[in-house]
Amino acid sequence: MASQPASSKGAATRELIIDRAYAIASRQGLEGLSIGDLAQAVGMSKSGVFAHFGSREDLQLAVLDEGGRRFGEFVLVPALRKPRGLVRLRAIIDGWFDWVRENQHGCLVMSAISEYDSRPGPLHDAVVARVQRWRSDTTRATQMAIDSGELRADTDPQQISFEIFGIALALHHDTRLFDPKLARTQAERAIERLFAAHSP
Amino acid sequence: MASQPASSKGAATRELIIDRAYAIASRQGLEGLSIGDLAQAVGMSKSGVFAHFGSREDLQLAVLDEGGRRFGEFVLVPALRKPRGLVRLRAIIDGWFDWVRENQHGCLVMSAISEYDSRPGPLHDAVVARVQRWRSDTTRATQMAIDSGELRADTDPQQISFEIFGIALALHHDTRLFDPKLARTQAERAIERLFAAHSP
DNA sequence: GAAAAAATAGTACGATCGTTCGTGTTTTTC
DNA sequence: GAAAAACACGAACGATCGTACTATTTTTTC
Repeated sequence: MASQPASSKGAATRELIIDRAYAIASRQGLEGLSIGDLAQAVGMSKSGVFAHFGSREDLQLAVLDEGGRRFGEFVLVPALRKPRGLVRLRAIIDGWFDWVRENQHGCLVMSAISEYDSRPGPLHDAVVARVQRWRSDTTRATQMAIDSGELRADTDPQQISFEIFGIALALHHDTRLFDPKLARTQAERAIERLFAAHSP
Repeated sequence: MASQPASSKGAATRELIIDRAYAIASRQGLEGLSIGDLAQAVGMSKSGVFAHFGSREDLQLAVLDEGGRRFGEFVLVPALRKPRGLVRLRAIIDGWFDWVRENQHGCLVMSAISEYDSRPGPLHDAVVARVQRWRSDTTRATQMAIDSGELRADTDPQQISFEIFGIALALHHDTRLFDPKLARTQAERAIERLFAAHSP
C-alpha cells in the first residue's frame, strides 16, 4: 500500500507500520489500537515500533491522518476530475457510498468522530479539523451546483452538506448493523429526494 | 437516580453502580469503562463492584440496557401519550433532539453503535436489538401518520425511519463537533423538508 | 438476638498497557 | 571500506487491566 519506494529505510517501515495500524484501527477504533498488537502485526518489537513515534498519541494522529488521506484519495480526488456542478457533487456522494461499501469492517475517521467528539485533546482537534475540511468540500461543490443553476438559487449549501452527512452516517451504520443493500437503496432514495426538493 | 426504594441492599447498590457506570460510559464509551474507575466513582472496592456482575461484559450489557431504558423514558414514553399520527411522530423526533441537547457529553447507545457495529459478540447483538427496536418504533409511528392521512399513502415508513435516523446522527455529531444551535436548526429544517415531501 | 445468607473488602494472580534505556545491528554518508 | 547516523531489539519499569479466592462485615431470616 506504500505509495512510492520511500527514500530511507526508516520511512519505509514507518509507512508499513501505519498501514497495519490503519487496518487494526479500522476494526478496533483508534482507542483500541495498542502498540503490542501493532508490533505483532508488523513483525517487529514493541520498542522498535514505538521508536517511530514519540508517543501513542502521535501514532494515533498519524493513523487518523492516513485515514483522511485515503478517504480523500478514494472519494475526493476522482470527484475533482468531474466537471463542476451537480455531476461533481453526485460523484462525491457516490464515492462516499462506495467507500462505505468497500470498508465493510468500518471507517476509521467515522469511528474517530464518535470516539473523540466529546473528549478534549489533540485527537479531538484533529477530528474536528478533518470533518470540517470534508464538510467545506461538500459545501463548495454544492455552491457550484447552485451557481450552475442545477440547484435552486435559494438553496443553503451548508444545509445540503448537513443532510448529506446525515444520510451517509445512516448508511454507514445500517450497512454494518442491518442489510447493506437495503441501506444503500435507502440512502440513494434519500439523496434523490434531497436534490428533487432543491431542483429549480 | 434510583427509580424506587429497592427491596434489598444489594439491588440498591447495584443501581447506584449502574448509575455511575452510565455516567462514565457516556463520556468514555462502554469500552472505556473500567472496573477500577467505576469502583472509585462509587466508593467501593474493585471486587465489591465486580461481585455484582459475573464479568465486565455483563456489566457493559447492564449499562447498555440502562442507556436504552433512559432513552425510552425520555423520548418514547412521553411520545406515546400523544395521539397517534403526525403529532406522535413529531413528539418522538423532538424528544430525540432534546435528548441530544440534554446529553452534551455524549449518548451511550450512539457511542455503542460505533463501538460494536463491526465487532461480533453479545454486545454487538444487544446493540443491534436495541437499534432495531427503536427503528421499528419510529416506523410504526410513521405508519400511523400514513393511516391517518397526514402522510401520503405511498410513503415508505422504513425509508422515513432511515432518514430520521440519519438526521439525528448528524445532529448528534454536529452538536459536539461544531455549533449545537446551528445543528439543531439544520436538523429541524431537514425534518420539515422530509415531511413536506411526503405530505398529501 | 442467633443463625443463615448476602454483600463487601482485601489480596494476589497473570496479562497487557505505554514508555524508557542501553546495546547491538543495519543503513547511510563520506 | 571506515565513520557516523539511523534503526531495531530486549529487558525492565510502574501502572492498570479483569478476575479468582478467601475473609470479614453487614444484612436478612427466623
